Amino acid sequence: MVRAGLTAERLALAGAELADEVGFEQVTVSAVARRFGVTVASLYSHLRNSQDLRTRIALLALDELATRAADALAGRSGRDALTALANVYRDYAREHPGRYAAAQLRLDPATAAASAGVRHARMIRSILRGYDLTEPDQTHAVRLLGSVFHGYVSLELAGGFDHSAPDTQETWTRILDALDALLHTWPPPDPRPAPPPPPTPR
Amino acid sequence: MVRAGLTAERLALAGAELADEVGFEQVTVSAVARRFGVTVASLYSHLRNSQDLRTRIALLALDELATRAADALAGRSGRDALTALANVYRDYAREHPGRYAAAQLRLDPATAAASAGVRHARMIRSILRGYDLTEPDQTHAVRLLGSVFHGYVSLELAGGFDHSAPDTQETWTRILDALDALLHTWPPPDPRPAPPPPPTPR
DNA sequence: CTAGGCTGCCTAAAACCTTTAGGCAAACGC
DNA sequence: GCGTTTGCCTAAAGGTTTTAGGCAGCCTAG
Repeated sequence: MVRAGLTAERLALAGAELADEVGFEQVTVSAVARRFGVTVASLYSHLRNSQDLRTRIALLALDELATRAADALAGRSGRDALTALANVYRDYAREHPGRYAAAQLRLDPATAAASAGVRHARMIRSILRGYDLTEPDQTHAVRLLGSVFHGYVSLELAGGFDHSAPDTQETWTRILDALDALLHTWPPPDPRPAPPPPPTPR
Repeated sequence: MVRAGLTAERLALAGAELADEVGFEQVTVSAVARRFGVTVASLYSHLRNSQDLRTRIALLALDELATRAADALAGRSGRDALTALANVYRDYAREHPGRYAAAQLRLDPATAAASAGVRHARMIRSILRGYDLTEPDQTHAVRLLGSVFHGYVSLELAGGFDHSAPDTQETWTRILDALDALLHTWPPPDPRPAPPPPPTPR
């Protein structure tokens, strides 16, 4: 009986490949076992359960993405850094849609805190050093950038922009132009009376 | 034998409630059957399969969301319309996280075209009538607004903003301020040489 | 170099979800 | 009232998840 040499890391990597091929939703402990030519039960020596597998794939994706982002940011600042980072996210999602989906998995707080997610937040913040923002505006801007990057990439990947006319590449470029301009002239709070608070769910 | 009075619509509604309670991922044909006190097989007279159930929940959510959005937009324009629409998305996601997640389900093109998704696109575009944008900038702006709304709401819901300091309500308001300002002064294309095209996946 | 133990993958089995096929009884139309 | 349609049922097969227990390959010690 030849041993397959399974490890949690190898399983996560195989799961990531599978996710890119058939979608993160379809990644299952059984499917990964099949890919290794091994019975399902064998995987449970390496994984606590199927959520554990999904979590490991998510962590792998977050880490890969952070590494690419760090590489892209090296030596750049201001608008160059902004577009470089934005393109890392977009390109990664196009090359590895399954892994990108995995990176959106909701992690429990402890796992999230130990993940590469915090590196992502720091990198977005580092971009803002090229603009003249102080706290708390810097945090607002970090959240805006995160929202635009994630929102755009998700919608584009989901085919949300397929119907209408202009090329998505053109839109992407113009959005980055707009963000750059916005960060240069970050507006002060609007002086009008605060709107009534939103209906908070009970 | 008392009939339960199942219809596809009722099943979708029950599925939506279930999604809000336990998460869209956990919504299963079996769970919905259980909720009606009925055997699983009975549901297959009303649903083609489990994907059909999920799709119906997604369509229900998209429709509810579009109705709320239309109500909120009535009689408003410019910045008021912008914040009203944005708050509809955010509030809906907070009140109905499961349905909001369902609304992100990837639909096949035909279903998507017949869904309330197109109403959403039209409403975002209607907001831009309050600003001075012409095509193709209007489409770019529609995509930016969609990205920010969806991206922010997703990240907030996923707990992505839980760690850092400023209140998310404050950030949300300031982001809407910033978008309003940006739409008033939508920048022309950056004249610098176009970046090399992104590595397109083969 | 061989004996022991550890580890890795196995078989077996229970629980649950999905989906199809076929049956019986309630509801509806005439 | 009678027949047809329809709605929910039982039965069953196939897939995924997870646990328990076993056997053999590999590593280490003597």
